Amino acid sequence: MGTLEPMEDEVDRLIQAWRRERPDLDVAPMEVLSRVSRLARHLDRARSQAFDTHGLESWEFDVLAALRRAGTPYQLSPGKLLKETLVTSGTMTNRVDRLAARGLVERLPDPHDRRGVLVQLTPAGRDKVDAAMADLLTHERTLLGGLSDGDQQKIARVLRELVRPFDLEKH
Amino acid sequence: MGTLEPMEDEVDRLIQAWRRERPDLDVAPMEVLSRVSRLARHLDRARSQAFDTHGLESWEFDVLAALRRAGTPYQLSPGKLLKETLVTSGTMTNRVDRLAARGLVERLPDPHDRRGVLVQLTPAGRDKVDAAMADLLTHERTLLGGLSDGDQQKIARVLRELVRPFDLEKH
DNA sequence: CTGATTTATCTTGACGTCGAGATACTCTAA
DNA sequence: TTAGAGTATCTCGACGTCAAGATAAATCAG
Repeated sequence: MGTLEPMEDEVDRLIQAWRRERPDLDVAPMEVLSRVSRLARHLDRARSQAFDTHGLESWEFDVLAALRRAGTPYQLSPGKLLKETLVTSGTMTNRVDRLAARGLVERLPDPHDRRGVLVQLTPAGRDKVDAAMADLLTHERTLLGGLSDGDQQKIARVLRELVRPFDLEKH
Repeated sequence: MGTLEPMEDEVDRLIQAWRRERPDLDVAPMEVLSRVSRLARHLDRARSQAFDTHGLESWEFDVLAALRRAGTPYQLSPGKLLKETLVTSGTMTNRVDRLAARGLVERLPDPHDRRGVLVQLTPAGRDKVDAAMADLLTHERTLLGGLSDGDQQKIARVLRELVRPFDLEKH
């Protein structure tokens, strides 16, 4: 019955250590969730590297990408932006300040609400985010290279199920 | 052939927007990797909440857990600790300072290397991390509740494959 | 032994984020 | 019309992290 055992990774080491120290605990959830956390960490680093080429920081890309996704005229309020990027309002003010200083976005007064502001992508900002996005996807395709299409779909479905409760709770 | 379509999540929205704006790009990698990143973010928040009960911050748990996993006498050098927790040396100095101030760890001189230090869990630190770990796992089991054992094993295997290249590259 | 290199830890300053609160404007309903 | 509640954005101080550099001790080559 030769089950082909996959090679060990750091999480296997981690789990082994916990089982030794706390045999009373069921550490099975770590098999999935610790790997998700660690992989996300590595992905962040990889993203940063990919963006380096374009002189972009990850946080800059996050904002520019949200504007780019919105479609012409590439405008969103700071409020919408912080919902898209999951940061607080103070953070977004700061981000927009710096992106504007770099000439990648502009702040325009909202014509319909004098409290409001619209953040708009400049042509330079659009070019940067388009180039960075293409590179990011190329790089990510490499990372997924080893996975069959079937496995990718399977894991995407499972991850969707895991994320959904969180997406729902914030209403 | 009634394929049961899973409900949409935020990443589906994201992907749809990119396909509309950039039909020239193959955004399939996001199906997996964006979900990994977002799930990890949500997991971080959930972890923080679970630790709140014990008056612990996530970063505190990370250090205490590394020491706890090491087994009696629950000692590790700052160097080993920063390899375990993936932070820089300055960060670890700061963390140990604050944990020592709270009485959860102690700094001892390394008897074999006068440059060195050993960070040791106090009994109070051990109690805290043991209680927090048990709660964390209970909570994580809930999050995974909807998944069959088979799905959990499948996804764990796939994630291990995705993480391995990163685990290897840092030698 | 001696000088050069490496290793282990700590120090410092800059940075990005958060959370609480301030300010200005809009909306609702009496 | 107006008081009060709600909303949009910005300000500010505290915090944790990082990167670069400082210090001190160990190790290695000659």
